[in-house]
Amino acid sequence: MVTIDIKNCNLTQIYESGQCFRWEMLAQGGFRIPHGNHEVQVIQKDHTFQFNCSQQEFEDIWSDYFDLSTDYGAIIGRVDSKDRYLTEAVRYGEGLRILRQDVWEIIITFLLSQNSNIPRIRKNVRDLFALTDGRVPTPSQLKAMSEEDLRALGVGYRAKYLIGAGKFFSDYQPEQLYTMSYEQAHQTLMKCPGIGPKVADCICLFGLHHVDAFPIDTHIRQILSSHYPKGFPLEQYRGCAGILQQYMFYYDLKK
DNA sequence: ACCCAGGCCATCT
DNA sequence: AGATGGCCTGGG
Repeated sequence: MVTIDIKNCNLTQIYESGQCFRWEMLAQGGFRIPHGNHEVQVIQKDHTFQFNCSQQEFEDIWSDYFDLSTDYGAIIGRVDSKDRYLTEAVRYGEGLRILRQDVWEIIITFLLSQNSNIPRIRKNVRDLFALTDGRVPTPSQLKAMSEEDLRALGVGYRAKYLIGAGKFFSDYQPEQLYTMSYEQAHQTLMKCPGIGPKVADCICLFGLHHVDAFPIDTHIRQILSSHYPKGFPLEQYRGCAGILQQYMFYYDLKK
């Protein structure tokens, strides 16, 4: 068991924020948190967290997963106080963090996310992973699945994208993406069936931690048109724009 | 009933 | 290059 204080970390906010779809809320407000084929249970009381794992595992895996080396308070502090909307958004979601998730897991889950909603994505991911005994299906396992079997899970037309991604990443190791720049990774991801500009940006932000990736979905598009008609000031927020996007997305989602 | 949800792709002009 | 419609499914 590891007990630790963490600032700017609210498990419920992260759970709701639509960046991870395999977390499960437990009784007493704890969470079961899968990451690749690892898993931990965490309980939060204010700023104090209990991880039911060894100190060694915490340092090897979970400290990095929760991006504990990044000061989110400093990012919030960068927000222009004259920007009322953004100031309110970061205040509202002050417990959000961008998790450092496994890129292949993120590819699968964000392929399923398109034209969908959070409860349905969770169900699709759970049902898909159940086919491989709760583990993350490997590219070759996905490649070998039939479109019919996948459609039976209710993933609809995304079934062929999953198979296509399995094929694509059987030849092309997902881990290679970690060595690339944001632009390179985005360009490469777009070559995979079912990955367009928006999903590629989500994978860059949530799977590769390229914090300048700025995914524009229907919510963000709406926010930009009403609050930033001239576009979001990406240059001003270089190095954290994607993180600010997450605060705006969450604020809009909960309103 | 109808529309939309964290879009992508094929098929046009 | 840019615009349009189709696509699976579930919930409001």
